[in-house]
Amino acid sequence: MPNHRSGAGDPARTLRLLWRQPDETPRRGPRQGYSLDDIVTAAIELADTDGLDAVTMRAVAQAVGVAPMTLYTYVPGKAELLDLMLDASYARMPRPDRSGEPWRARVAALAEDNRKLFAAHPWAAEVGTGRPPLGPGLMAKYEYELRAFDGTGLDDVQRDAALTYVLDFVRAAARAAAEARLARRESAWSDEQWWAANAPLLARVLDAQRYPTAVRVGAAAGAAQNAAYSPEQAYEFGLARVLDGLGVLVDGA
Amino acid sequence: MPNHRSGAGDPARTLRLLWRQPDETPRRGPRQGYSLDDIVTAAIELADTDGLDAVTMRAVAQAVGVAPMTLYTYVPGKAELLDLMLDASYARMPRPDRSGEPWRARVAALAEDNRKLFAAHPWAAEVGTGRPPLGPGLMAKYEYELRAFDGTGLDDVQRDAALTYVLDFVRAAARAAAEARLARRESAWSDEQWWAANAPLLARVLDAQRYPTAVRVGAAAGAAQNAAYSPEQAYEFGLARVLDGLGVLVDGA
DNA sequence: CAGTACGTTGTACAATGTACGGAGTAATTC
DNA sequence: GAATTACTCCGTACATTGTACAACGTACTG
Repeated sequence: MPNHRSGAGDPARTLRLLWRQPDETPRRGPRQGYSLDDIVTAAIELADTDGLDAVTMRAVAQAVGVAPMTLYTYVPGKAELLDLMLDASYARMPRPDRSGEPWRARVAALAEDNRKLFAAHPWAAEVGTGRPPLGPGLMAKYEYELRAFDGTGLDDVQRDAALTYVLDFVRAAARAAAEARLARRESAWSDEQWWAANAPLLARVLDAQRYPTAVRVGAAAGAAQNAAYSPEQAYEFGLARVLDGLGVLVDGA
Repeated sequence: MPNHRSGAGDPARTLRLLWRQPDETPRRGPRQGYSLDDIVTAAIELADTDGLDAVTMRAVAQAVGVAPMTLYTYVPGKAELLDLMLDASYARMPRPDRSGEPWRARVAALAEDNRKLFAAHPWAAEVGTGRPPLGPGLMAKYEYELRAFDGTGLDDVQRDAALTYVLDFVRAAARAAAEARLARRESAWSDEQWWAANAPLLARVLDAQRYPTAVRVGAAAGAAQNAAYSPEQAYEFGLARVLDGLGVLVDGA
């Protein structure tokens, strides 16, 4: 399991699972003791509480209450399970009617909805979606989010590109936040310990002659963020820029 | 090795390695047969040609010509090796003088430089940098790239945020491109096969009554990109938006 | 009742990072 | 010079992962 990706395996089988289309041939043998949703729900709970790395086939199986290999009668493999987890999370997102608001507010809300998704399910930002799971959750999400650009005058191609742009931004911000969190948790060195251990060498090596701008700006940014990097502030700054950039496209330069 | 991250281990030791500061106590025993740069270079070559997943300690050791465990006398662990690879790649980036050009051209060039970095070293976009490798390469890069915002009137905090914004965008685009490439390579299903296998079910399930906008926009976008997703076009669209968004900040609304 | 396809599971394997300890070597110390 | 020490190099071993395979039991079909 080199990386966490999605969309391997027989695509038709995956699609049938996503849309919960059972095989039409009558099933012989014993009934399955659990449902696909049981598996997916257990996996999502595991990922929410302990992170994506905790989602091993053995752990999911134990959470459900079956032997590891039993999972393979519900799901072709781990990649498909990730697809199903992602699509289920998409399906559960709230989709209030915002047709009365101006487009800028709608797009900001779109970003916020996705930020909340990644806040509730940090693992969702990590799953690579080279080929996204074309399930009912993603379709409902796509349909809903495209509407945020109603009334902007963008054509269909621009509309898709604009949505992709916003979503990619939020996802990148969520990834950065997750990485920062992970670094803190896993390293066994707190930020203070880290700086205390590094300060002597850094002081010797980062002379302001050689890196004048970097030292000055880095100090100012570090002071403003109370850390070397603040995911929240990066998100806020970035979102304002994203909206401004789309504004130029929409309102004309 | 759950994920590819960087910055674990004793930070002071890592920093000494990054800046090539040898232990000051005189070394006893046999001299090392290779240099740290030999290890790092071999690892980078491996990653460039076969991807980050091919960078196993065993494979790097074989490329260098030593036993796997020998690497641990050069490097504390794999995480530190990734840090060193990343910093070395940063150090090798070109940094031409662009002080004569307007800021927009300089920022566009900055993005392009990073796009080329990720084109040459796709693995660099995958390495998580929760705590970035504070080595000479990153410092030189940071110093140089901050200069792209000279003359914009941004204060130091804004300048750092703007640079982070641009770099995160390029990195996200590179990741998306890498994911798309990986999906194609690993899945053993070509895009045509994938669509052929999925088309029947998709046609049944994606009715235009339920997903009117999605079906229409998806079709238009797919036709315009000759695929469900085009990393290049997403990059071009996004970069224009990034520059416009920064333009609003710089020139005032 | 016989046959067949399916659910469940124990065992097993390959790949990974790296801990551990042994063997050899060179600098330091007596 | 001899003993000690610290270091390089490396063979072995272990835990963890996804999942292939085959055995065994079960419920539906004929």
